[in-house]
Amino acid sequence: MFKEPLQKPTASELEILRVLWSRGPSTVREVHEALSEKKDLGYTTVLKLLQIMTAKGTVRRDEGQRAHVYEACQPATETKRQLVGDVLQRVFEGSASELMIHALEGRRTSKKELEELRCLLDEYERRTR
Amino acid sequence: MFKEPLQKPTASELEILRVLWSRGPSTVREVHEALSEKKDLGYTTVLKLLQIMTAKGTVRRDEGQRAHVYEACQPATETKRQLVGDVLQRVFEGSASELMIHALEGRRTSKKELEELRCLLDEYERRTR
DNA sequence: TCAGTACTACGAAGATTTTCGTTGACAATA
DNA sequence: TATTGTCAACGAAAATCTTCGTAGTACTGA
Repeated sequence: MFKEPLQKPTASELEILRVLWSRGPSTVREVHEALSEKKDLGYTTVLKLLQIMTAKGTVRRDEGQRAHVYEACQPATETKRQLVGDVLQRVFEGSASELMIHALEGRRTSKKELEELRCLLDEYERRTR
Repeated sequence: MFKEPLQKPTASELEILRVLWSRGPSTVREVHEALSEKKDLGYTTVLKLLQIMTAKGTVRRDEGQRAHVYEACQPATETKRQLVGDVLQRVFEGSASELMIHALEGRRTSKKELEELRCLLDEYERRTR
């Protein structure tokens, strides 16, 4: 019997994960400070969230120091894949093209980004041939 | 003062919207039957959801007949754009390429779909030049 | 040693979402 | 007309998610 890490993070959990992804292993204080830049959250709110995420197996923590150090269990890529996969299914019935259309429509996309997207396709095609 | 239609649908609301998008204007019974194929939901659950969505302005209804007929207020495209835009921001900091990478990674993408994606980019580029 | 500070643990209130049961209106029909 | 079936309205339980207050513990410097 083992914990499945297959549930998608909630909105707040994702915000925390993003901090952990960019900062690497961090204490509650550090996460709280990072989040404070954007929104106004209490310290214990962040702490509680991290405790919940620990229970869920979303993050693990090192209790070696007094201030525990938290770290995401899954690599960012894995979780992002899961999140986009979820939308892909729930909204676009699995069609990547449909997803792309709506992603592009909603915004102005730079020449550079289009370039990048083309490269991606080439890359992907090369890799899976 | 007016109702903003700018809040994103919840998971269940989306399921209902999908039915309305594919069937067009429908009664509660029809929506319920469509959803029953996939999951087991009570009739009144669907009714309640539709009532809530009416209150939110997500759907409107024609009360002309005894069985009210519901219809999405926003075109599917608009809502999908909004949903993907949300993920784009919350998960990928607005980078369409990042989104694409993870969308492709999570699955096997057919030759045909890659083709389609390329067309999309051409299309988009042509249109915004 | 004592006061102050930095932390964790716990519980719980609030908000939001999801799901139904019940009731009463209305209609079709036996 | 009495019975049965269809439907909307309403309220409310249950499940999640979000947010914090309070309490207690450990460390730190005067």
